[in-house]
Amino acid sequence: MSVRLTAQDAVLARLRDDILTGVLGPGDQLVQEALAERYGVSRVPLREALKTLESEGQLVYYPHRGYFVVELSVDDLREVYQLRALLEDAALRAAVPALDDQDVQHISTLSEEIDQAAADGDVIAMTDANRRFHFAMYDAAGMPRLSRLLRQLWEATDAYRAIYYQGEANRHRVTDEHSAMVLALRARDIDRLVALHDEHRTHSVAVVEAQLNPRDHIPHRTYPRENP
Amino acid sequence: MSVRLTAQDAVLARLRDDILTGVLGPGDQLVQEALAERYGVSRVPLREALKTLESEGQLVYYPHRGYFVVELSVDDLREVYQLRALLEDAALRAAVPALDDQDVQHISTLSEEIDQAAADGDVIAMTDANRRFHFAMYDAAGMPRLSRLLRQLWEATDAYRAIYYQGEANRHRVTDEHSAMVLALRARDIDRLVALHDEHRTHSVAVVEAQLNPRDHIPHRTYPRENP
DNA sequence: TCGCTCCAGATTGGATACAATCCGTCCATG
DNA sequence: CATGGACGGATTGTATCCAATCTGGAGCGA
Repeated sequence: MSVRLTAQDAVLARLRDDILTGVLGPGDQLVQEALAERYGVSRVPLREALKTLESEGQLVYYPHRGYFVVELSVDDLREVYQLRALLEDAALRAAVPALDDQDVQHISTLSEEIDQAAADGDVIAMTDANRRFHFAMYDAAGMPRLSRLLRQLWEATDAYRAIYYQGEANRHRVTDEHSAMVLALRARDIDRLVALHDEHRTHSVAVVEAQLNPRDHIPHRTYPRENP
Repeated sequence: MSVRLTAQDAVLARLRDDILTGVLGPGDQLVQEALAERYGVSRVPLREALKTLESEGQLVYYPHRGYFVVELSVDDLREVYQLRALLEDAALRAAVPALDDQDVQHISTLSEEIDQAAADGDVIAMTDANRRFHFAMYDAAGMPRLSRLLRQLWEATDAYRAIYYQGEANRHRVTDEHSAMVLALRARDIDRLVALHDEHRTHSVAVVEAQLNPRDHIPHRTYPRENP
């Protein structure tokens, strides 16, 4: 019975958290020896976790120089959200007809979980609940590959999402927008749901974009050069 | 100057070839010791390459049991092509206005490369040229994330594409369809290009789908069980 | 025959050790 | 003062070794 996680999976989870919370910020080099010690493992499983994050697009890798947390340009960010719009719309339109009342109820419960985490001020829990809320809808489309692509796109901006839930105003708007979406779901109003969802996404990209420019982040070691 | 490839990159390339050519077929377990010896490296860089292929969706991984070449169901295959349709249409529509005459000429040249490889009967070269032809168009959209997602979707079915180019009839149709697409490109007729491209994709999925069912493949060791 | 437990071999997971490469610095040279 | 080249520490890349886990079959009993 494999209740015991492998070291690489444990490390992967911790890396995701550290990127999400900003412990590892955009541009930072991930020095393997230091990280391995920090997580209490050797470099071998760490490197496999890094490789996973690289192919998800959260890290960039330069042979013989190492892994760095990606630095998104404004263009990158807009592209990610443009692709999300395309794919999330498709997912929702496929999902809604497949949802029964119990599914909708479950999604509603997840929405309340977010509010609870928000009240507790637990940013990690909130991000996590938020993701479960949205993916409960996307996954209902019954298209696992689509869900997978959407997870990647979401994770690609994790490094910049940390600050989003700090603001009180943002948290309230999120709550309201989610409630409206649940109502549209109950009514099985696909067009309205998609419209609300698009608006919701647009709000969040605006906030993240504002965070993007005025950064004077000091990298851990060196900025990666262009491909030599 | 890093002309020298790292072992993991070399192994990754060889793994892709072996999957593409069917040396490693759907359902096969990738026994690390054997593969490492085959490629002349140790298991460490091999495992990193395997991890990359796993997160691209070409392999599945069960902790303590190993990596297996994915076995696509008909539903999986249809989903991949449905997603490709969505994303490729978007890519083409963004790309065409950005193409100048020189770009179109380049794409036309790539089309001839495919024909040349087909004449030589070199399946690997043909697949490679075909991919460069299509991605010359997709990449022109100037959306690197989109290109990346499309690469993943293409690679996801590599294990089943090997047989496609064996048939003489398929090869001729591919040539004709590509020529028609180049003509539409020269005329900057976006709608026509997208339509031709959709048709082209539909043909190929039909052929692959036919390959999918009547399989009596003998796996290398054991079929992976469902998630325990 | 069927189902169960336990053991041995096979295979994967991870730690350590060492080799290859990179990068900043110092110094010589023009 | 600028430039280039060589050295050394830091970091990454890979091989080897051992531990942990799984698989399949032998043996046994119902």
